[in-house]
Amino acid sequence: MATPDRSVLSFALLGLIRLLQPCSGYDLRGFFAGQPMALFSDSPGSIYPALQRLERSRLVVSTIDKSTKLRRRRLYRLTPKGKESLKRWLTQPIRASDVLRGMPELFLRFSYLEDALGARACETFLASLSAALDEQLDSLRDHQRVINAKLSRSARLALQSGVATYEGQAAWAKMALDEYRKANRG
Amino acid sequence: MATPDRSVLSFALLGLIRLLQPCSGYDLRGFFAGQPMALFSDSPGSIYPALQRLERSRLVVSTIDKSTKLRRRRLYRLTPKGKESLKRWLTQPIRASDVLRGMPELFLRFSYLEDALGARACETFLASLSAALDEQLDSLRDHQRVINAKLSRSARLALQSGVATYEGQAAWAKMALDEYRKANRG
DNA sequence: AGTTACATGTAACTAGTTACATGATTTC
DNA sequence: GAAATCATGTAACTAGTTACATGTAACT
Repeated sequence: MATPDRSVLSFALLGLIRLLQPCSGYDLRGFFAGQPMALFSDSPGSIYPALQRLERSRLVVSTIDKSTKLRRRRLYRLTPKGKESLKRWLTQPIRASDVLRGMPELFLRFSYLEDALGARACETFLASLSAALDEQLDSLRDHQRVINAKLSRSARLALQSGVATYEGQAAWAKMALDEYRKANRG
Repeated sequence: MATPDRSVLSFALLGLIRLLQPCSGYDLRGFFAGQPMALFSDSPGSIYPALQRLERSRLVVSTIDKSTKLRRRRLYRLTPKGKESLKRWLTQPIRASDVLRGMPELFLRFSYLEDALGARACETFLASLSAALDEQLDSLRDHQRVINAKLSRSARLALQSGVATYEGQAAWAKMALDEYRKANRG
């Protein structure tokens, strides 16, 4: 068997199929097209091949919908294996390197999380994210101290903006964590 | 001629070669490896092929350095065409869709900007960025108003974090713009 | 008859990843 | 002589992009 598909797009599709199933590639494209954060292209050339890969890996199954009078629709559903794969992705502990690789993937995970796995899982996620952000901030500030003097003003400001962005996200994570802690205690 | 290489990596290399020239692929790898923001992999499999592409497009030229006793080094320099291509990338006006595609590329551009094109260019850049961020924020807030009620708490919080991140970056842009305006007036 | 909306798919190309291969010199 | 450091390169694979091709039905 080929190496499993671990791209963000695949997990985004898995999470979305979970919410919309049974749904077609066209439905999924439409959903992506309506997103202002546009993490993914809504082009057919990315989504249909990705769905084929998911089906080859048995994470989804498709059936042909004949009820429509238009061109046949292929309707996708998660398999148990697909649900498990989604759950594993959603509950992965967050390391500093994940923060580095990209916050958008983490926010995507979080936005699926409560509906898929409940408020406790959100609390765990946010605690892990908060720690990872703090760790990343520490090393970024260290780096900043070391090289700041060598940088041009614009490079210094750009780095400063990176620090400020992580700080903002760390503050958000703590606020959100607080909200879940209160809710989960109650 | 093949389609020109417009990847962020290529422009990152162009900008870095400008600063370090003459420099080798190994120097560039070392630079990337030392960056805590890690926009790029420091693997040889990405950098050396990218340098070959840049040389095929005549944006850089390489010479063999024989002074070393180690394995031969290939030293890169920008060509006039390469300088122009870098300048075009640096001065591109910023649209909302660029903000959407990714802030990291924009911060990379900005960090090269003052050294390459001066403080006036930074002012122009920040004004354009600020407008693009405001535009993006408007449409994101519109979207938020429309769909907020339909979202789970975690999805709502994730969206809120996206808005807050853009707000933070917009505030940073205005602060930095102010700094340049003062400096450029003086 | 032409456009729009629904709906799926492929081909050609580009570029990135990991892993591997190579080669020279210095240091332990 | 083994390992670390300097230094470049390629092969196999994965996945994304754009552009194109196809098909059905409703509306104008």
